[in-house]
Amino acid sequence: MEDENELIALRRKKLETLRAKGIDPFGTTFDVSGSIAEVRALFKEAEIFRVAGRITAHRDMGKSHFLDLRDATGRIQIYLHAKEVGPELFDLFRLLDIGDFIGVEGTSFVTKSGEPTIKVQTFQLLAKTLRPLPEKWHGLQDIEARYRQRYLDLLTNEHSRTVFEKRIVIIRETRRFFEDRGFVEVETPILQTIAGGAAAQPFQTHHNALGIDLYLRIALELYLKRLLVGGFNKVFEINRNFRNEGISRKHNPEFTMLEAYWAYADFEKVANLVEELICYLAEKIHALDLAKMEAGAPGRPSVPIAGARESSPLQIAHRDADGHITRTINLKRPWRRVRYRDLVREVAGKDWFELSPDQRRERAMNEFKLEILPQLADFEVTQHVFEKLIEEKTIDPLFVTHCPKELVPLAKQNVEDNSLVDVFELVINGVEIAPGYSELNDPIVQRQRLEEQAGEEKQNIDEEFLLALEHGMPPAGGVGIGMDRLTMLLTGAESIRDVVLFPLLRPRKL
RNA sequence: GGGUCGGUAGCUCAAUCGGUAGAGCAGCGCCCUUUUAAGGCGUUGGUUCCGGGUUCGAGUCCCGGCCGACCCA
Repeated sequence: MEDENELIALRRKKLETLRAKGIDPFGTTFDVSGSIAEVRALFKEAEIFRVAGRITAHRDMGKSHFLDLRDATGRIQIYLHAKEVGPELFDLFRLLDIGDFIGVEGTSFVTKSGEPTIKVQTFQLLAKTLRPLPEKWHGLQDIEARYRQRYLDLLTNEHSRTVFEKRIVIIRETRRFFEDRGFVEVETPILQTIAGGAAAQPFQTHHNALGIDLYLRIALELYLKRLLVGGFNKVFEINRNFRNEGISRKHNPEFTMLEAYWAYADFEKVANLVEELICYLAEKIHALDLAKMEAGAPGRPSVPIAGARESSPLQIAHRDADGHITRTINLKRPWRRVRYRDLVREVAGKDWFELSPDQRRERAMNEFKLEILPQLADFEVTQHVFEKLIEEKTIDPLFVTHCPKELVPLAKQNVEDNSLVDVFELVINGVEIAPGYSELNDPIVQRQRLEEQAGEEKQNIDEEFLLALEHGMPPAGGVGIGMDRLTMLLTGAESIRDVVLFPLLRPRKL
């Protein structure tokens, strides 16, 4: 190390001293009575406990010392007294730093102030740390550092830890929800020769042995539908998609998608299922908040926990940095369902669809002050109005149904008006959370629609998918849910980077 | 890609008009046998993101770059 600061130099020196004493600074296996939360739950006075974790605080009283030991489940206080452990162990103790992992065996007791504590009889060093941890009170605040060194964020910021615990619950409970309803989870290719199922730029790679270019998938859809052809009635997949596009508060190049397909259902049955799923997840998240609050959340209380008791599970409060509620999303069912054109008429004028394309364009630009690029097609002008004047302003759940068919080439056309498709777009909190369709299973129409969409780029049409459809796909309802955005919604996160453990950042020079 | 804002000790943050770079935490030394953001006394620690420029003098002003946040496309 070239320009090592004194804090690191000192820790390295302690490391060498430990080695000289014949102690392995990086430890070995240690049997524990349980995780720290489990030990706290089992806690009774005057019993022997073995507990391991990282030292996160040290209160030095001279001959007696109080330490905080932490793991991801919680915090427990350790008491160490020079006489109790003897001179040899006390010397070893003096070589410890905040951040080190230790394993402790000792007797439980409760202090004057009522804190459950383990009085150390013996302990082992399990891992020495060479760098100091961020400050104990404020934690790691630097946004960039929190993303690049997420481990430090998780270690020091209770709120961040809670968000990721919630993400874990959301993914797990989503699996459970679908499995409980007879859906089976499958895995389909990430490496694809044609990246189909959506309109997005794919990442490109190359397979050396086959000598072919491959793409990382942008959607799950076309393979899951092949499984409907293959006789699966209810399938789902939760996994990563990749889109080689911009990075923003709402976009990470890799993101987690759920797609589910349900034979013999349609978009309305799927809409009911999605309502049920999201309310189910909101209740599980609320239960987690309550459980944390009951357990007396160790460390600083996180903001969402503070408001958990008085809030209903279906009222999702989003807060600013100071903990003030900025808005509340009401998930109470039934959710509003409105046709796309009716919504557009509400905001853009009853006559919107009677205007000429040029008049629509003019109204969008002059009356609504929207930027309309000249190359936008007529339906895209309306879609732009929809996004700016409806989608972005919608907070409570809204199913937008019967969209124009140009927007959704993989959905079934409406029998009464075949310029529309039988679909919904679920919008919550200003973003599109989930599209759902009555799936198009007519191979002839599907070919036409894909050709219209592809334009000149016919090589992008997945012929293998069309071949599968020709063998017969049952009518089905399907849905895709962006799990990252759903997690943002349910945790109150304002950025996708706050719900993705390791968001993509430009590499820095170390 | 464009605009706005930001980058100061390991961490959290100060630094007035351009005038000796500071504090708290952490660390180090000493005191204290129930502390809990422990306390008390003392103390170490800086490529002010990088490179130029203006100036007697730059953390501060100007230009270029790097990284990030937000907004727009």
